[in-house]
Amino acid sequence: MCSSFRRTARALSQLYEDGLRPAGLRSSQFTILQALARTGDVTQGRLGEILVMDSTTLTRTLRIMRQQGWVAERPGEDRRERWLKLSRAGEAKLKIATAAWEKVQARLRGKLGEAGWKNLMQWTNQVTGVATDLILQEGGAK
Amino acid sequence: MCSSFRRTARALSQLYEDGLRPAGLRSSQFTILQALARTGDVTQGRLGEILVMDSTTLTRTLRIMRQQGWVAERPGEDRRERWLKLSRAGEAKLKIATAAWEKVQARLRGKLGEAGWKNLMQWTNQVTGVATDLILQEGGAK
DNA sequence: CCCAATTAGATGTATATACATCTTATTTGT
DNA sequence: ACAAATAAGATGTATATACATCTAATTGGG
Repeated sequence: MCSSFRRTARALSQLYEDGLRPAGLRSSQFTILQALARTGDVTQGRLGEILVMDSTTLTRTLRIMRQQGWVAERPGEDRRERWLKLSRAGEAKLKIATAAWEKVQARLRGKLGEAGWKNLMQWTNQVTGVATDLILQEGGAK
Repeated sequence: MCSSFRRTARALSQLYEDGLRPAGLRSSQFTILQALARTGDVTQGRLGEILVMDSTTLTRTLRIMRQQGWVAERPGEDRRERWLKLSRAGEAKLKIATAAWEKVQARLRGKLGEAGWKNLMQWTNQVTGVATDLILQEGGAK
């Protein structure tokens, strides 16, 4: 299952990144912009939870995105935390990239069908949930 | 869809790699060993196609695996090609790793149910197929 | 037969990704 | 209030991953 998902993720990443390349960002960067647009202000750690991504992985990607000016950071009241949000430039970038992204997505969606699409979204979310539960069980047991 | 699959792939990778860690290999390395066991002799390029992975990505991973002694390489009659197969040590490693891998997999499978499992395998394969088709269309159009 | 086009991988480079470890800040038990 | 435990990120390091470009080998046209 792990291999299958990784393989599919590689295939999809190549497909979507082809569409995103003219916009000048990577799929994970797009995903982060999108997540920030949905959540508004979040801490780095919380964003990592949402994306099921190690928070220290975000350190590197966010550095790039901050340099590009797409993300604004500020320290929290708890001064260990970093609070993140989209900048104006980030919103603009997201808008442009979304157009390209949706174009790819429409083609894929057409081939998979509406029913399949919904089904897949549900399943992937469920697998993510189940997997994270199992990871927590292990970590908690230690 | 791309983000969903990538997120799920991250979750599953963490879960499976937890199980694989004592065996001393990574999930992608396991996947390669498994693929080699199924295919027998293959060229690097063909293996890349099977895994939907750029053949030059395999250059690096295979170098590590060759150093570990898990994979044997030989040049092909066409001297540009590299032919790959499992070494004895690779087979042994695969056997050990498979035990750990299956243990994780059984837990996951239990949570997803047999029907869900089969469904998922089918869907991921279909998405991979559709995505690669779309990628080829683009590449061919250029 | 020879040259142009193509193909298989290797290499350079950039990003993605996680874990171990470290630092700093907060929380908790007494 | 204070020391110990915990938590949030930063940093070091290793692997994964793709693309552009390069080299060497093969193939196809004439």
